[in-house]
Amino acid sequence: MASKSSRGPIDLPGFFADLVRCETRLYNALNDRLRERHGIVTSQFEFLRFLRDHPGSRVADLATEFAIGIGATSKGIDRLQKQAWVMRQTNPSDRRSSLLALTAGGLQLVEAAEATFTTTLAELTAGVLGGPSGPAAAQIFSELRSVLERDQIGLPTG
Amino acid sequence: MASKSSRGPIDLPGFFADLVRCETRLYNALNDRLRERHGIVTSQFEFLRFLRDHPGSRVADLATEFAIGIGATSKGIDRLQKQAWVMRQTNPSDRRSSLLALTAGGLQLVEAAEATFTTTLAELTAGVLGGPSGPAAAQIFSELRSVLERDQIGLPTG
DNA sequence: TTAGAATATATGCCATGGCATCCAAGTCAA
DNA sequence: TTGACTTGGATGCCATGGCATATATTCTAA
Repeated sequence: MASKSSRGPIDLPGFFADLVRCETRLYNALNDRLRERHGIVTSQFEFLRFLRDHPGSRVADLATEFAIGIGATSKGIDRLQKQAWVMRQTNPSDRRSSLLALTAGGLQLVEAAEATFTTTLAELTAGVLGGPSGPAAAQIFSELRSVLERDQIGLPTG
Repeated sequence: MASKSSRGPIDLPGFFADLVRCETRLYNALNDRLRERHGIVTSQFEFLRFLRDHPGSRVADLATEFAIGIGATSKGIDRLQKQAWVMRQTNPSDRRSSLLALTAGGLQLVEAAEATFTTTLAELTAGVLGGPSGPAAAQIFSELRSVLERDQIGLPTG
């Protein structure tokens, strides 16, 4: 479990293992709740939330945000569109791409799902992340994310 | 990017987003390196490392450790066995299960891959995680992992 | 203007994981 | 012992993502 309250440099592989294990379990648990209550999974909630907060985004913008492939993003939007939660509108200034936006139903869904998401996450983590070191950890991941995005680390090909 | 150096309670959804984005990009980047240098991906490295450190584990033990399904684990072991990196030995005390262990080739591979893994991770994160808040973050995820495992949060069905 | 390069994304094939199901083996009562 | 139940894991079907490719636009330079 890579605990050891060491001084000195971090055990990076151990930290990474803990991180991935936490992320996997939280993601699974959030999937269960969101599926049960709203019929979507976490990745779909994240797409919908991003489109709510960035209307008019293109497929490539989502792909960059989530560090997944363009093809996968296109297919993900297909599925949301099939449920009438998202609309593709031809981009008037570049007809190769579409501008994406939520429908009224999509907006309603994301608002409801966000409540579930936030509540569930708080239930699962508040005991630990609510502690005194929480803000430091949040700050670290915010910085790490900025660095990884700046250097374009870990972007898939397609 | 959910930065905001706030006092007060954490913005949990923002923190979670940063976390997942970091994990995705690090995992992708590690995949690239490990594939290029050793012909495996990160999930396979993690299987091999776990078996090196826990020889005699069963399929179910791996599934629990990684919070993935039994079926997926079984198939993952199939693939490693096909490459002659892992052996299944019938469990003498319960013939429904097998005891898993690395072959000599598997051990050699995991040692080499571990060097790549550790180095790459350090390259990608040391600037941020090497800072003063690094140990606090490591401690938090170690604790969170313990809690999630204790409460069996986010274990898939199969 | 127009041929060639570049760009945005849609689509097809393959690999992998979840979940349901199946089978072998172990456990427990009666 | 034996029949019901449980457990470990292998397998099949489906959904999703990566990567390669195809197609439609747009851009660029002669």
